[in-house]
Amino acid sequence: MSDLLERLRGRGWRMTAQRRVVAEVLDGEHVHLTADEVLARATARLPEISRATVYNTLGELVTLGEVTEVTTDGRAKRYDPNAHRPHHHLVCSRCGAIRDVHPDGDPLADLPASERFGFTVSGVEMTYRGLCPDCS
Amino acid sequence: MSDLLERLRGRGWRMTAQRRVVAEVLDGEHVHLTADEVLARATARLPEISRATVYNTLGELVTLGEVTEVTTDGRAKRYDPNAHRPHHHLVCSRCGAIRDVHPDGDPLADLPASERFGFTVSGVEMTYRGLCPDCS
DNA sequence: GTATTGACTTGGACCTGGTCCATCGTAGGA
DNA sequence: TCCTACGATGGACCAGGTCCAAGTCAATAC
Repeated sequence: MSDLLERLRGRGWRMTAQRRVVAEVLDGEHVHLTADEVLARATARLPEISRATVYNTLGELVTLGEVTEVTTDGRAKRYDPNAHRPHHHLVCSRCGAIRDVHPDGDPLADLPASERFGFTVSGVEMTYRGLCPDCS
Repeated sequence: MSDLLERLRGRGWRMTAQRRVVAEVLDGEHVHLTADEVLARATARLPEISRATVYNTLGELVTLGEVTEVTTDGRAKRYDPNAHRPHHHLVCSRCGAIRDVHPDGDPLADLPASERFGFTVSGVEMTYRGLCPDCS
């Protein structure tokens, strides 16, 4: 994720300890943390970081397209740093575990014009539901 | 939706004025109301109905499989009475308008075993995003 | 190296959506 | 018509998130 820090700097982002820590916490594959989890992990590294800053920073990362928001349960939003590789999600209905998945085909092409109702369709999110190995 | 009332009675549901009003408010196609909107419309017909009752009743309808919960924006859940005809949703990114849509193909079949990570996959939700005619 | 300044951070108040619970009311069976 | 268990009520409470005035500091200019 150090290339993320580079990209952000290149965009004129003012680099602060808080922002660096939030970006570092989001590093990795299959990371889908809630804002509170990000706060907890960030606090472990930088105890005086505030909740508002975590929310601000996450919001900026989303606006910049570096991170996507995922809502799988109507409760806390989750933040997915894997924004440059399009993918969908597979969620365990029991324990909430989340995996990134890459289905075959192009779901956008599967929506015929007659089902678009004049909308300009730009994207699609798919959430597969099921039971993970531990829960089934 | 009077057949809904019949089905509920058949399942031993105790019929009260409040439950009847909530069920009636959810009648129709392309209805995607938030709990607060349901409460507002129910209050118009039955002024003394309480918020807790609306939440309770919506929860029961969901449990019974008569209504599905839809979360399109991480804010308020929406309640979709069109639960017996499987479908997905098309959402305007600007104004939040929602349409039911029926894409071609079978998205479940598009998730190969190698992308299932041992999950027992049982369903999928698709949310198409775009701009509605009024907003584009 | 220092001064400057506007962007960033802070903590606490506040908001929205939702849940819980003790108490009261009533649908529907006997 | 009476009884009673199930349902309704409203107000407290909770989680997740946003807002704001005041203080802090990264980056630029010198």
